[in-house]
Amino acid sequence: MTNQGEDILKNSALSVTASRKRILDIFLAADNALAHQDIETKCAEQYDRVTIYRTLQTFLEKGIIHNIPSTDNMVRYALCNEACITSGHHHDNHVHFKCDDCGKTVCLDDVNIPAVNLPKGYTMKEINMVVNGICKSCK
Amino acid sequence: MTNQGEDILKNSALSVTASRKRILDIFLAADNALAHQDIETKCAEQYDRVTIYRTLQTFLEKGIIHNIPSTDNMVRYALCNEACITSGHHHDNHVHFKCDDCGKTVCLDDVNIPAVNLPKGYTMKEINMVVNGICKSCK
DNA sequence: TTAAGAATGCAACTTTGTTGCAAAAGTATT
DNA sequence: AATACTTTTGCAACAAAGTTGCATTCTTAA
Ligand SMILES: [Mn+2]
Ligand SMILES: [Mn+2]
Ligand SMILES: [Zn+2]
Ligand SMILES: [Zn+2]
Repeated sequence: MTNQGEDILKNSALSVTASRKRILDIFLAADNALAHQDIETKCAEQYDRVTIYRTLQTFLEKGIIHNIPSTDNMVRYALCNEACITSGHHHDNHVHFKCDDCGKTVCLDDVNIPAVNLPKGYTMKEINMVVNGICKSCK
Repeated sequence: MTNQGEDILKNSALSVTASRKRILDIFLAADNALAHQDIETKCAEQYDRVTIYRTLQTFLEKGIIHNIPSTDNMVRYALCNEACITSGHHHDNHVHFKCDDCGKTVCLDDVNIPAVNLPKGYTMKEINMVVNGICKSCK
């Protein structure tokens, strides 16, 4: 009987602590991307706000989670797939969707970001695509 | 001798005030997208922080500026083209580029966001694409 | 078991964003 | 040009978000 969160931490060469396991479990149980605030709501009585900030930062750097840009000053985070975790850097080239109705942001893992041609002189490192609209639960 | 900012305000049925003209001038003079903070730096001694927040909000609603999502909790704003201003809603379907070196975010007005197919049940309202990398000034 | 290193909690602080309200400025009308 | 009406602004007070240093606690590996 092995714990999925614990495995992820070990594979990323991170020490296994209660707060990290808890935060990973929250992500593993979530069906949508989470803002710092969401996580705080779920475990503020257990763990300090600062710890949550630092944990998210660590997870980002290790390729355990990726962040999703937004115009509402609420960066959201979602678990990466195996490829990011094992390679230690990000391969998240899928589209994200934010529902204007329920407010949830989800990874559309099967929808790849289409290629785009930049003007001469620009070099692409990362690309993000976020679509707003109505999700399938809200339509 | 007519003032460009003043024209924009009148066309948007906004009253012409000193702070609005000043903030529009800042945008008109800028070659990159601006965060609230950038604007505050340029005119905090003249105008109150709250006024800047409210002005940006008003400009957004009127289709004078559009906002650009980010993962750094610094939403940036840029002037819209004529189409948004005259129609009163947004038609900004161009790609944005944020340089990892100089930190500047720019509108790539000539680069259209490519079409993307969403899974069944999702309806698209808006779409945003932000590319990170090295800009032509920094390469 | 222990020693070294890493992570956490706490406090204090800075920055960012919001709200209500009175004063000031802008607009339309006479 | 003066007026009345409406909108915008500045200020104050506040709430929320994010950062930093440091002492304590926890993890890990020897
Ligand atoms: Mn994702
Ligand atoms: Mn733009
Ligand atoms: Zn929804
Ligand atoms: Zn650059």
